[in-house]
Amino acid sequence: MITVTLKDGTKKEYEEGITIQNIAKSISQGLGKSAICAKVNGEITDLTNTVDEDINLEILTFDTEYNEKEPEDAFPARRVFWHTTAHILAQAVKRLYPDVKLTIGPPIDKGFYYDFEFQNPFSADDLAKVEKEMQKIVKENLSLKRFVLPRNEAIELMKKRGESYKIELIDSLPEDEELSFYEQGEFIDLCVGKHLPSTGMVKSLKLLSVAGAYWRADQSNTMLTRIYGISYPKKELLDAYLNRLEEAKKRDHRKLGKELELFDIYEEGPGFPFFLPKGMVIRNQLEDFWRIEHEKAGYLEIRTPIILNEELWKRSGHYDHYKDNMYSTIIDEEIYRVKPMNCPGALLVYKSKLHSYRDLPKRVGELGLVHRHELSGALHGLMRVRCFTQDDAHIFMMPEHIKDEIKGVFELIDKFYSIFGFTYKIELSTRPENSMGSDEDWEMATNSLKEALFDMGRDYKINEGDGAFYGPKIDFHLEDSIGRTWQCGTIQLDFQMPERFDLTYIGSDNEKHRPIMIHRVIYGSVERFIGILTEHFAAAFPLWLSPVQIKILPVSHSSYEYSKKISEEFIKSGFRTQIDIRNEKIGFKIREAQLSKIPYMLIIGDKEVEQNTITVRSLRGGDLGTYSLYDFIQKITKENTNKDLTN
RNA sequence: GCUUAUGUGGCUCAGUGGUAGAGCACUUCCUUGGUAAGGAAGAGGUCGGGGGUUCAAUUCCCCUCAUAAGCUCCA
Repeated sequence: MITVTLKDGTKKEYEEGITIQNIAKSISQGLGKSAICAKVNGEITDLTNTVDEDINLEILTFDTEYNEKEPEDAFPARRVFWHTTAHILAQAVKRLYPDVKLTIGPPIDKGFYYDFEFQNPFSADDLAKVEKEMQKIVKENLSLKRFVLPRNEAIELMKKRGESYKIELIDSLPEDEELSFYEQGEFIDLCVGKHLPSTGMVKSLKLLSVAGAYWRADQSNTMLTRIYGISYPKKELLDAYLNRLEEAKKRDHRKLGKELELFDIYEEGPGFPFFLPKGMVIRNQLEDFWRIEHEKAGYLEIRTPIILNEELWKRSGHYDHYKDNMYSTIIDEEIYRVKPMNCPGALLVYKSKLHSYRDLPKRVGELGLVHRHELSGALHGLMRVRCFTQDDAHIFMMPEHIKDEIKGVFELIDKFYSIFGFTYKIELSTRPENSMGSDEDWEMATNSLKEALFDMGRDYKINEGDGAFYGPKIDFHLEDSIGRTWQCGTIQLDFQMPERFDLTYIGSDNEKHRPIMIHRVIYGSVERFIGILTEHFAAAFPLWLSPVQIKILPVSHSSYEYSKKISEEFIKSGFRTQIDIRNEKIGFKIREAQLSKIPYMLIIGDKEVEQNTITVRSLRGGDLGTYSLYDFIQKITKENTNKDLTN
């Protein structure tokens, strides 16, 4: 007999050799039925595994949640569920197109994909056919069996099946790695697992899209066909998911930006957004706020030119490392480059005079317009454009300033992001392949960032090889409406540029020393930040950002005069106010104001004229009742200046 | 840039090998109406661009541009 200790501490005895599935069934009918996999002594395990010794056991269902650091481990059972669905997908594809080659098919954050090499093009219309075949496989309720082969037999098996990519995978695995396979019906796949005991558990599935993906994520390799899908143990869950996806799409900043006339991108300028009057209000508010907060934090502001001589870009290293992304022009027969970054300009400013150690750290900000030639396929609304404004700043300092300055930037980031209720993820990006400087410099810089993160007790993920060419960086990532993350803020530590530009300061020893530099942005790109904001608020911006804050809606002709008077009062008090004197019914005017996401509507009819009051309707709260003009101005002035989001 | 889609009046979309339709928006008129669409009439498009097939192309084919999802790359 063996003893099984459950998560709640209870112990049970079983015969040796019992499967975990059977244990699950014996524990509770309901739990046993929805069991997907298990944690045996903390390790994810297939339910088909047998138990021969005493264990700690936790049965995992689709909804078992872990709050682990890596989001991909939050729902371990889902990943097992989706992984098996990926195998079902591969099996269906193999049945319909036998000469297709398998590559890899993992679960992802939401669902799964499988990459295939098709001999003939696979079109989106074929998805329905594959989906049908998958449903057949589910109905067949094939059981999944795991088996292990020695290396030579594994290669032999894959050779026989013509799976050349799998052989490549086996070859790349370390010698001592166990080669496990999962088998369901006629389908066999090289796979570490884990998997469901049978295909019948995948009650409801949907293939979502077809896309290309490079083999091993390398642009020089074959482009494979990637099929994305999602699956659930219940149809209602799938429907709910698809519903949520639809809802999220309604918050797409590209759609809202156009509908609400905030910004637009035309065919004549791919990646070059136009800001419309209402979008400009938001921009200006963000920039005003930025200036006020940065002045408080001891920053100076400069503005440097957009076009500068190519010689400068050669000196900074941008020419060598970033040439393909830079636009250029010719002035008086010399090549000039459009700036992709603001730092060289800031360096020239620093160099224009001598600096004493007493003046450091020196924080110099710039709302700098940069242009970068991004690949056409990478463009994405305001999130990824070819011309954008970075809320940049460069901090020139001595080594002993590093920690405090990083901390200071963190404080600013926290202040800015918390106002909008953003939660962010931190990544530390390390040295990329194509970079400049010595290993020692990079190590020192990377360690400084790590230490700062450690001191502040921040969790972060390491993003290998994703740093800037001149230094490592801490990135702050924000989510869009459908959960894609975009890098916004960043803090980069740079030992290279000061060297390249021979920056100096005079130390207390009266000698010249080399300063260290931080490049940092808070919004990241004002454009991208507005994109994120738009999706976050579904364009119902907080009062201080709203393009139109108050819309006055006269009920009829008889209240026009009074409405105009009220309107002037609000404008005088500094509120962005509009009046709707169209010959329309009040219901219609309310509907339009509501759809334009205007925070406050003032309904003005005979009653208000008579009593010298206003009736207020808020976007979210509906009818707020009657106010005196004075009281209401007091109320919203407070809301406006506190940047209060609670309303 | 690559893979797969898409591209019809300002917007959202229908449609067809014989030179186009709806709703909203727009203009004019009627309606003066109290918390999410009052009514009527009218104007507006050489169907992304170029080429080809055809007696005839918005519809079929090729090229190109833009957009979307994903890959690669990045703020």
